[in-house]
Amino acid sequence: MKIIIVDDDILVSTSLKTIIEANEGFEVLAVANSGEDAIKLYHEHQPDILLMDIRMEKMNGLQAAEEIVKTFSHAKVLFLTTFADDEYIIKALKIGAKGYILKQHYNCIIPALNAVYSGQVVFGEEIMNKLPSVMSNQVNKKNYQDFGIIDKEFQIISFVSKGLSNKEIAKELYLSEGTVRNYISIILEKLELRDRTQLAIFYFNHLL
Amino acid sequence: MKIIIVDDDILVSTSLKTIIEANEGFEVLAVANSGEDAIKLYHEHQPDILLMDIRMEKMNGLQAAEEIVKTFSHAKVLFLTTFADDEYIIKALKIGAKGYILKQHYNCIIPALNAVYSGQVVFGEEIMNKLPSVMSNQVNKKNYQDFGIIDKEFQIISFVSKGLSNKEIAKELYLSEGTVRNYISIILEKLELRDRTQLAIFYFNHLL
DNA sequence: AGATTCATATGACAATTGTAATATTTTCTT
DNA sequence: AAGAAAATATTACAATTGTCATATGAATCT
Repeated sequence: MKIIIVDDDILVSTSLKTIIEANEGFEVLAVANSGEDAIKLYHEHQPDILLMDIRMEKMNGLQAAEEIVKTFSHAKVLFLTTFADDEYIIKALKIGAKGYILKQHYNCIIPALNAVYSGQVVFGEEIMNKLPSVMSNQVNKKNYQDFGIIDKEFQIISFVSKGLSNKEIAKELYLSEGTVRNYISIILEKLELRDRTQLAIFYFNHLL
Repeated sequence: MKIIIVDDDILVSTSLKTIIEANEGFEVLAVANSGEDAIKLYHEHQPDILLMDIRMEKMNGLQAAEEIVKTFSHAKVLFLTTFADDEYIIKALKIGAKGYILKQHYNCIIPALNAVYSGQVVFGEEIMNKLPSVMSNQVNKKNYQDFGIIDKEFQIISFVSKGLSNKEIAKELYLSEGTVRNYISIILEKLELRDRTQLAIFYFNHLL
């Protein structure tokens, strides 16, 4: 199994290399210490698995992975990181990462690599536990900004998506009911929707 | 690593046993051929991992797992099944299964067992690909049945939750608009909601 | 100061929605 | 076939919603 390790902390990447190469059948083709490096080395070596940290200076692991997957759609990226950060998890899932595990469980690395190599997708247990809440709570504001939704509008959207009526939203935001209506009217137009129900649905579909 | 295998097809379970025991460090403590059996054997042996089929006569794997997890909350259940059935996946996730992989990839079993043993959660790639759609489309009907929602009503709920107007739903279901309105009125009362937007929200919150 | 933009508001209107009471039709039961 | 239960429909009404055109006041710019 040919692996490339990416981590901007040389201490980490070398000890990873040691751990991995202590096992039969594992070969570390290269060690990168930045996202850019990772991309370059991936093109050169085309490893079976890319074992990558997320938080790195300049280009982070997620960006690098995204770039790589664009070219090599079958690339297997296993993220190895310190924090189970919601945003990272979401992004990793979106990119189609084959795994997301925490560094602290170093004894998990070999089994995870094996599992990924054999075509599975692996999550650390902490990550798995977070998945449901991540999926249902995290809102990606960027989706809205893309449609030209401004902050106030977004606020209103989130009230609509909690099931409040115009009157209730107005009270909540110290606006007149008419103003709220106007806002919603504009939001609907921007999002090309017809009514508040579709708006709430849109909201829920853009979770994650 | 101590394992119990559960499959009502003896051919499958014995060949699994052979495959697993061919590897160093794996021990198959027992083989069950039904859900009830699995529960009994789990209590007796308390294995590290329960490798279980889902579809079985009488008590299926999911029910058995649920029962077992109730008593042994740390139980590690790895489902090994033929189909990536949406409902099964959801249920497995809910129970807190540590993995869900497909039988056809028999070479994945050992890596998966290792990964689960080391505390990770493993999904076959097909399963992983299905996750997003499963999460956002599959509804657990039981939640609705609890509220006394009948099939027709449920149908309407799902249309509302797609953003259709009463008129559109009526056309879709070959009913009059008034009838649809009546249905919704009753649904709202049953669910103690106020309007279709809250209904859609309810729907999305009861996904999974 | 004058012009412009922005946030908020108003009023009038039509469409949609939710409710309730009652009717009609279909299906099931025996 | 008669009666009960269900599914579907109708009507009328009130409330909410979405749209639009326009107004007001405050903040910003030059």
